[in-house]
Amino acid sequence: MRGKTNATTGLGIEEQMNAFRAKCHQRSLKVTPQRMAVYKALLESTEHPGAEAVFRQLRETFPSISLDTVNRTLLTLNDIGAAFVVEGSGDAKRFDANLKIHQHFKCVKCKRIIDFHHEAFDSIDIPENLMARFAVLRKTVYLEGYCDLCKTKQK
Amino acid sequence: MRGKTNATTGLGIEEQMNAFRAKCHQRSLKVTPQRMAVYKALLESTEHPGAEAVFRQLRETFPSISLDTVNRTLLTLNDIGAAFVVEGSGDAKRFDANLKIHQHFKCVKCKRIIDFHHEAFDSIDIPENLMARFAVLRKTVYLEGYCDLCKTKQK
DNA sequence: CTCTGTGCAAACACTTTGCAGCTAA
DNA sequence: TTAGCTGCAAAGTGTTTGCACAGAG
Repeated sequence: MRGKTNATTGLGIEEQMNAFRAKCHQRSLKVTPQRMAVYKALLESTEHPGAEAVFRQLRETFPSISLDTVNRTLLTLNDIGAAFVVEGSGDAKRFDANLKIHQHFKCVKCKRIIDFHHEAFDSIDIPENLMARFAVLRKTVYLEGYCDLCKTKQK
Repeated sequence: MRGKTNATTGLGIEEQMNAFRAKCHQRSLKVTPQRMAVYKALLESTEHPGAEAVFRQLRETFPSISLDTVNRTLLTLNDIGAAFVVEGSGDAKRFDANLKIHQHFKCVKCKRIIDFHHEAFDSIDIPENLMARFAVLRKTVYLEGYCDLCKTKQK
């Protein structure tokens, strides 16, 4: 357990920052103080923060940063695969009156949500330590990708 | 296969409407034409529509209905358990820089998202017919409920 | 008759876009 | 030097709230 080790990857923050720097160079994205600060803040957080939260936190040590930059940077991180948008968050509310157990596949391109049903997914077991800790109301298997209509012409 | 049978429940639309009417009475919610129309529209849709979409569709046969009513009604449906908000959608975008495989539990009350990791969930198999039809980029098990802090004082 | 539900308008929260000046490479 | 980045301001999208009237019970 040498230095600051991140439970999520086993890598220290420094190593992750370096990897990120490399990734930026690769894609010819500039290594700006703002970009580094946003990434670092996200790495250090375990709360799955939104733009606003990252902004507020960052502002303390980097008063000149703007919310727009944070927003844009987070989207960039998502684009290059250095982070991702937590499933389902972000778009408008959508509703479902189908109360039977089923699962959802969401197309990242056209945003369609397609129901499917796979018996094996109905019966997945929630581990005991979670059952003890939380009151679980719903469990779903959630898939994302390109749907049949979008997958040919991807991106 | 008598009459209009809904693939999701095996019940006809009429029966579901009746069940809904009963549920309204139970909770002393008024059975208004708008409320019935919204519920029916949602029942008949397989697209997991948002408020806007339900509104547009409804407007054709019910020109005086307002978007606010649709919005409020959909939330009511969610409250009484006649429908639900598709997982996670609706709030602001949230980000995660943890690239290791893991799963999320979201507290419906305080909105915290808590990472957990359960080996069995990493290896769930996507059925072949889905693999053939879609290009799956991400698969997750997503849990919702009350977290340890909220579950005591629920509601 | 009463009290909830509806429609309208305004307020909000979050995100996106256009642009001029700044800065990493 | 120059392409990409940042900060600001404005516009856009989706949701929520307050209020007066209408209509279900």
